Formats: sequence, C-alpha cells, structure tokens
Amino acid sequence: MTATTRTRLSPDERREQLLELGLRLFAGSSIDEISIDRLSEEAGISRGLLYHYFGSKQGFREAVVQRAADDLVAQTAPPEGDDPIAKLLASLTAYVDYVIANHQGYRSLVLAAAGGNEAVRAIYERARTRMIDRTFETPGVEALLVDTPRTRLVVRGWVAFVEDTVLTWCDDANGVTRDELVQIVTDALPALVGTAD
Amino acid sequence: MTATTRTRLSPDERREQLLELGLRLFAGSSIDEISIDRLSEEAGISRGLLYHYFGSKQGFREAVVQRAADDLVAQTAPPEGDDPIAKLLASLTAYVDYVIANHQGYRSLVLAAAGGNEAVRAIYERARTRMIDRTFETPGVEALLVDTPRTRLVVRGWVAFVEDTVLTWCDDANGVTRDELVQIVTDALPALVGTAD
DNA sequence: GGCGTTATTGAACGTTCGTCAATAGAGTGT
DNA sequence: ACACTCTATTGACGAACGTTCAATAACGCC
Repeated sequence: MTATTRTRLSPDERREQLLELGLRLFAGSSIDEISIDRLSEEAGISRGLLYHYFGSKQGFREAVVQRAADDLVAQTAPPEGDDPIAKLLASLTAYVDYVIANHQGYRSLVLAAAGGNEAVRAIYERARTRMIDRTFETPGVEALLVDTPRTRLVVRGWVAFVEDTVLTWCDDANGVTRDELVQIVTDALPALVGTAD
Repeated sequence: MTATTRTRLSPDERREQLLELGLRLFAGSSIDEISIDRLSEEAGISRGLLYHYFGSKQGFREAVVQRAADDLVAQTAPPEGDDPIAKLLASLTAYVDYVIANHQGYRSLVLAAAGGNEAVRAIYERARTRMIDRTFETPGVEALLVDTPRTRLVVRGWVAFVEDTVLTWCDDANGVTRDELVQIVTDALPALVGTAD
C-alpha cells in the first residue's frame, strides 16, 4: 500500500511545484511554524530533496518570498501612459484588486517581510522600490513631486499608509466600498506631499 | 573555580532581571535567533528556571514585548490639556524623542509585533490603541475628527505612516531635522482626514 | 534491453525546546 | 547556633527539528 515509487521530475518542474506549495502553505501560517517534515510530506518528497533545491530552510523561505514579490509586481503593472495621476490611480486600483484577490497570501508576504531576516526584508524592499519607481517614472511628474529628501521620506511613509489601510480594510471593510478605498489611498499622496512643501 | 553557588532571588527580582535581559538582547536581534541556552547562560541561571517563570520561550517573548510596549506607552504620555492640536503635537514630539532614544529597541518591538504570532501582535495592537485613544479623548476633538468608519480607517493608516516615517528617518535623516519630522507627521493627520471627508 | 546521468532517498548527527524529580539557599522559630 | 520548612533553582532526560551525505533508482539515450 505504501506508494514507494519515487517520481522523478525535471529540476524546473520540481522547483515550481515546491514554490507553489510554499506559497499555499505560506498563506496560512508563517514559514517557521511549518517543519521540513510537514513540508516534504505535503509535497510527497523526502526532506533531503528540499535541501537539494534550496540549500536550507531559510533559502526556501527566501525563494518563496521572492516568488510572491514577483507575482505582486507583475500583476500590478500600470498601463502605458503619460498622465501621472491616471497612472497612479490605475496602479493603486490594480494593487487594491490584487490584495483583495490574494488577501491571505499578501498578508503573509508583508508579515514575512516585516518579521524576516535581512535577506527577506531586502527582497520585499526591492519589490516595493520597483513598484514606486515604475509609477513615478513618468514625464511631467516633476510638477507633482519635487525630488527632495523630505518628499522621499513622505512617499515612503505613504506606501506604509497604503499597505496598512488596504489590509485593515480587507479584514473589515466596515461599509467602505472598494472605490472609496482606492480614492482614499490615491488622494492621500498629494495630501501628504502637499504638507511637506 | 566554577561558581556553583546558586543565587536565590525573590520571584519579583528574578523576573525583573530576566525581563531586562530580554529587552537588552532584543535590541540586537529577534528573540528566536537567541537560544534558551544563550539566554540562561547570559543571565547566569539554568534553562529550567526560565521555563519556571515564563512557561515557554513564546511566553518569555510575550512578556518582554509587553514590557517594551508598556515602556513606550508610559514614556510618551501627553500632558493634561484641552487643546487637541497641542496634545497631538506634544504626544508626537514625545513619541519621536522616544524612538530617537530607544531606536534599536523600538525597531525590535515593531518587528516583533509585525512578524510575531497572534498573541504578540495583540499586545502591540493594544498599546497602539491606548496611545491613540489617549490622544483623542479630548473635549472638542469632534470638530476635527468625526467618528466614521472611514475616519477610523484613515487614522489607523496614519499611525502606520508615522511609525514607518520615523523609523526611516532614524536610519538616515538625510538632512531633515527633528522638528521638521515632528511637523511632517503632525500635519499628516489633518491632511489625511481632510481628504476622507 | 542495457547503460549512464542525476534526481531522489533515508538514515545519522548535532542542536534546541521543553519536562520533571531532585537539590539547596534563605528565612523562621527555638 | 541549629534544625526545619518552604520554594527557588538545578541538571539530566526525551522529543522534535534542521541539516548532511553516501547510497539508490528513475528516466533518456544508444
């Protein structure tokens, strides 16, 4: 009855399978609450194989976080266009919709990024930077955002505002609609930057 | 040469000693990067004693976080007064100064709260709520903040904005002065709430 | 159908968390 | 000073976990 037949996949397939499993388990709990035993059992492989592919548990965690971050960046790409405000609105709408759809997974990503070690935080930080840069690398944006240390500080804080607000809203919308939420986080940027001038 | 003489303290003293050690080690690294072995060795006690006082490593972590949160709340008490704006400014000034002084420890607290489990997060959440409530339980505040779901959402997001901005500033002030920082985070609240109306 | 490459295994090791009966320090009464 | 009690404290033990590595077997190729 014990299915002792080992299934041999190509490295790419196996890696893919393990990463997807990681994302799935990630959604429910922090990764260091899950033992390698449980991971390998759930994947139907031996403990050793996980080490063969990711070197260590930490390596596995980093790979999964990297994958989640890439997903986020890919699925929230703003449309091509010249109007900074429109781009911002589109980008935030995509972001909000992504968080709504991947609610649990996204929360885990943020938690992992916050609580993880230096390497994990760096991965998330890079994704964040990519998203911000991409939105603001638009001709004509200088009129809205003059590049000063103060503005950079405020924009970074604004990102924290957006993340926290959207996640809180996901837990309990409390009557606030999706469109209102998008409006709130979009309007917040000019409002904050305005006070900084 | 081995000082095998065990020192017997009163439960309160021992508890205090261990909590202070926890705060000290906390500042440098996350608590689950430190083994009970190292903790007990540094405290000059046996492993068993730590379990006697805190039940588990998780229990110890929670106690330390609770202590850190209490410190934060205690040291940022706003002055008695009726003017909401003045109270807000005073409270934020105290908060900024606290973070400046306890930079590392405070960062660890926030990281522990973000990355920790449900119980740890709840402890920090309570402290946060206490600080917010205390600032806004002022006669006449209704003129500034009408209590709607939308406002609550924004105020919560604003707290995230403040935390992130102050911590980022601590890492690299980039020419922004302390007073400017206080001004930024203070002005941010009316700016954000204004857009929500 | 045999062969070589390499994906995969499982047992073994060191470390860390957590438990518990045994031990000894400090106050108390005589 | 001494014995006695209470309980703070210990240290050895077991289970669980991360990690390593030589052995194994599945698949593509000739």
